[in-house]
Amino acid sequence: MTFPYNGEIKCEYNFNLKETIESGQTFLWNKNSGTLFDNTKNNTYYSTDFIDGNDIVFEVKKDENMVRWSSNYKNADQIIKKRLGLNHNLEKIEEHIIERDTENGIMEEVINEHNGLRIVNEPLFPTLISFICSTQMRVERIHSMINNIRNNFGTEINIGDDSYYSFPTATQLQKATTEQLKDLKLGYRASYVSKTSKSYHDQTEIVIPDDASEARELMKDFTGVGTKVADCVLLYGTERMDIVPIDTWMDKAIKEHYPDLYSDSNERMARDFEDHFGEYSGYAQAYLFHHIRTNR
DNA sequence: CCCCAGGCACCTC
DNA sequence: GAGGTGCATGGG
Repeated sequence: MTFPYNGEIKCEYNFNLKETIESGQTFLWNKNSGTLFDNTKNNTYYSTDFIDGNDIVFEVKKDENMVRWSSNYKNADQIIKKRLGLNHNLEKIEEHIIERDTENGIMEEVINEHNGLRIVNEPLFPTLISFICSTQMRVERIHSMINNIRNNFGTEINIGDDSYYSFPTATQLQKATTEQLKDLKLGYRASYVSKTSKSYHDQTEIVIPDDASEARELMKDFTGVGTKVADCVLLYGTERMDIVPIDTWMDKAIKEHYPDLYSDSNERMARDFEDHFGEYSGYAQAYLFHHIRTNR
């Protein structure tokens, strides 16, 4: 325990830390596996954030119905609660989704199957860059691209003998050249990340409109952001729960389980799914996505 | 060798 | 606005 601050967060309802972090919603956490001689870090996850001009780092572990945390930031519990969806009233959300399910729908089944999976609320810029990198790429590999960016352009944070790297701010990342980013195995996404970092840095303040379609248009102004990436950034990076990103997995899932909502147009399918499940449709998407991705 | 991965930019029409 | 292509990289 080399972190100066520790604490615990009581989970008011179901919470599955592993599925929340590892289900492809976020690529901003890393897992500690522990060693034969030091098992204290086994199954802990850590991430970083940029709060009031400071780089902070925190480590979390699930223990019974508690989340235990350690950090170099005193009020890390508030950040962790927000980022892992622990502020959400999941019981109410589940009821809401099941009530609205179709006759042959599988919402109750997939909610039970992935009990405690929550929608994350990650910081905007890292989420934007993560999902620009996510196109035509397997979930597992997106993680390594993000860690490459972190380790090469982030700030080193030293806690005792351990060192962590923060995800770079737009100001830090806009200094990276396309060639440098290509060396991090970003492929054709390197130029998108470069352009978006520069334009994000150039904006003094980013205000996300409440209206979903206006918010989408704002996100799509960034290079490398189309319909699907915009929807992911809004759902996982702006504290919304009413957005439904459609990718190849969701396409498959809706075709199979919600044929009445199916369309050849992803744009139309997303809006129809959102209209059907309402204000928590992003959650309906999360359970369905995870179900179809893990059952193959 | 081929195909595909949480798609997008760019180009035609 | 609908419909095609090229795109980096690694794994099956």
